[in-house]
Amino acid sequence: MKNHFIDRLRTSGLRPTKQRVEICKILFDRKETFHFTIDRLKKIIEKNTKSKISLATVYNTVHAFKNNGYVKEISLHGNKTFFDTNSENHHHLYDQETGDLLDIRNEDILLSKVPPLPKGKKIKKIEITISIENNSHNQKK
Amino acid sequence: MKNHFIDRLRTSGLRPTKQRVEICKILFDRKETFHFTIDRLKKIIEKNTKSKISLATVYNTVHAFKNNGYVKEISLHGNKTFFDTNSENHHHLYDQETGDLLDIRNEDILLSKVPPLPKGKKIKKIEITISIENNSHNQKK
DNA sequence: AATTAACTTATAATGATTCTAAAGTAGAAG
DNA sequence: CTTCTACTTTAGAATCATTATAAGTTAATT
Ligand SMILES: [Mn+2]
Ligand SMILES: [Mn+2]
Ligand SMILES: [Zn+2]
Ligand SMILES: [Zn+2]
Repeated sequence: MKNHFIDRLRTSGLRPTKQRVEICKILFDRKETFHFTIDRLKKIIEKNTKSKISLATVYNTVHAFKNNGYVKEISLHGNKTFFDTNSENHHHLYDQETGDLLDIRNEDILLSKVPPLPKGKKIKKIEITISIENNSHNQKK
Repeated sequence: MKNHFIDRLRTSGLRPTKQRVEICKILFDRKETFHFTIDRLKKIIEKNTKSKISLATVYNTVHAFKNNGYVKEISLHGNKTFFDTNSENHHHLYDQETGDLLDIRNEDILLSKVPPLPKGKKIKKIEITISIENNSHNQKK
């Protein structure tokens, strides 16, 4: 239900405006993780509502959610920033050819040895990206 | 010796000009991996040679080396692109506070389980980034 | 309804990267 | 050594993502 969204907005210090609730619907009203760029999110909103939304509002809202842990930024090559509605620590399969980005389930990956850390430092976050491509690439003849 | 550079330039399809040889000296005339951004590389060259180099030349040359496998691009959050003179498949320790980026030796890390891949796909590359921070962060009271 | 801080928006500014086109140079050929 | 030409360098413009600005709009409180 919609109160769910309002909570996320309120705890992020944001008033539930029409625009923000639309953003929430796209981001959080789904079962699966959603991986997105700002500009794709903007397009989806405008298609859904048949009206314009300001780019600044999309940036501001997504950043507020990021700062409050409801979305996270993903490190990938390429010009635009990708965000992820799964803000848990998790990893990705990335297909550069198609642009597909899939969550890896925690039970499907295991990092069993980590390097020694510099004195006085501790691990903050681990990000693993497995890039994939078609079997047909660089095939032996 | 310098012939080493010339080879890398030639096999990248580039004439060994004064500017390109300078870039090579900075990138390849060292024992350790070098992690850099375009604009830091440009500054280093200009300090070393006490003369200007065009930004376009730096971009063009680094991209040529990237396309020929002599440097690779690293996926990190942040506005600028990082490159790496270690073009082998390897992983990184990253300290966002200081900007330090360290190679992880292959024997110091082990990914012992990888997820099933989509039909018809194979692994192209695996990138692991371990972000670190000071022990003092978020300490229990 | 009145008040006000928060908000949305169009637009400008910024910063990284890429493009352009004119002037300079490496290397081949004579 | 000189000429020729394709390749290269360069300054500046263009592009594109992102951030800042500031003027009008709205949510929330009284
Ligand atoms: Mn890139
Ligand atoms: Mn970022
Ligand atoms: Zn994800
Ligand atoms: Zn490295």
